[in-house]
Amino acid sequence: MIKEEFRLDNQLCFRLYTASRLLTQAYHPLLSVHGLTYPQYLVLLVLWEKDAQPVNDIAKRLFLETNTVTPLLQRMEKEGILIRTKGKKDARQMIVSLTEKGRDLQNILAEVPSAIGNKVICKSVTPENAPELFRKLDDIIASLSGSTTRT
Amino acid sequence: MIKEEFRLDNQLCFRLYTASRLLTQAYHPLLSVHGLTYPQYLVLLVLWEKDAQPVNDIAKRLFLETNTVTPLLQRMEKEGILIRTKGKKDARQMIVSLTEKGRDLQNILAEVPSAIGNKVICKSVTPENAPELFRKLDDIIASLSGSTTRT
DNA sequence: GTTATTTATATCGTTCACGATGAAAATATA
DNA sequence: TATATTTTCATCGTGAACGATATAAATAAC
Repeated sequence: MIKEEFRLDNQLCFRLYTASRLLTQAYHPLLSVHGLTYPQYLVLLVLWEKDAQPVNDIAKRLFLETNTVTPLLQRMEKEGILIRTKGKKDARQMIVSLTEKGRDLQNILAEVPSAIGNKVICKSVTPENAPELFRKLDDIIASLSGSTTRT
Repeated sequence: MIKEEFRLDNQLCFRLYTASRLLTQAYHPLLSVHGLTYPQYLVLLVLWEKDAQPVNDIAKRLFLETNTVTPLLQRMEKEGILIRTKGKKDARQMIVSLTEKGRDLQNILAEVPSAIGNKVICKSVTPENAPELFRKLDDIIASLSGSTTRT
C-alpha cells in the first residue's frame, strides 16, 4: 500500500506543475501565430512595463537564471523584437530594449489576456476569488524564492 | 503606459509557472542525490499507486504526452528503476513495471513529502487552507484539460 | 597601482515539454 | 478476407530550465 503522502492527489507541486503547463498550453495558439513562446511573452510583459533593462533585472523579475534568459533574449533579438546593447555605465551589462516591432506587439496581442481569462474564469477562477488565489500563490513564491539558494 | 491586463502582477499563469518552478527546485536536492528528477519522481508516484501500467496510462495520469514520457521512461529503465515490456494482450502497448530498486525508492524517499511540506507549510499553505487551494487548482486543471485539444 | 574578489553574461550539457511525423499493431469497414 | 482507420508508442527538432563552468568588467583589498 502506498503511503498517503505519496498519493498524487495529495501533491501541491503536481497541481501547480499541471495547472501551469495547461494554462501555458492555452496561451500557445494565441502566441505561436505571432511567432512567440510563453516565456518570450513574459519577457515582453516585463519590457512593456519598463523598457531598456539589463538581463539580470529581467531574469530576477521572472525568477529565472540568466543562463535561461540569455538564449531566450538572443532568439527574440534574432526575430527583431528587441535589441541588446552593451551598458555604458557598466560594460558587463547587456541592456535589453524593445524595437518598434516589440512595442507594436502590445497592440497585436491586446486580446490575449481577455482570451485567456475567458478560458479560465467561468468555471474556476472568478474575479471575486482570484485575489485570494493570487495571494496564496504569492505566499508560496515568497516562501520559496528566498530559500532556494541553500542546499 | 502598459495596459492593466498586461501587468505581470495580474497574471495567473506567471504565478503558477513561478510557483511550480520554485517548488520543483525545492525537490531538486532531495531527489538528485538519488539520481532522480522531479518528473521521474512523478512517474514513481504513479507506479507506486499502481504498478505495471502502459505508457499511455502514465502519460494521461500526469497530463503529459507520450512523446514526453517515453524518453523519460527510457532513462529510468537505463537506471534500473523500471522495466518496459511489450503488452501480451496488446502488442502496441509497453507495460511499465517497477524493479526491486524502483519499489525500494519508496522507502528511500520516505522523508521527501514531509521535507517539502516543511519548506512550504509554515508561511503560506497551512493544513487548514490547503484543501481549498487544492480545489481551486483542480478546478483550473479541469477547465483546461478538456479544451486543450482544440486549436 | 596591482592583485583578488565579486558581478554580469555567456556557453555547454542534460532533461524535460511538445508539435510533427513515422511505424506497427489492433480494430473497423468494405 | 482485404483494406482503411484508429490507437500506441517511438523518433526528431526546437525551445525552455538549470547546474556547472568560463570570461570579462567592475569593485575591493592590499
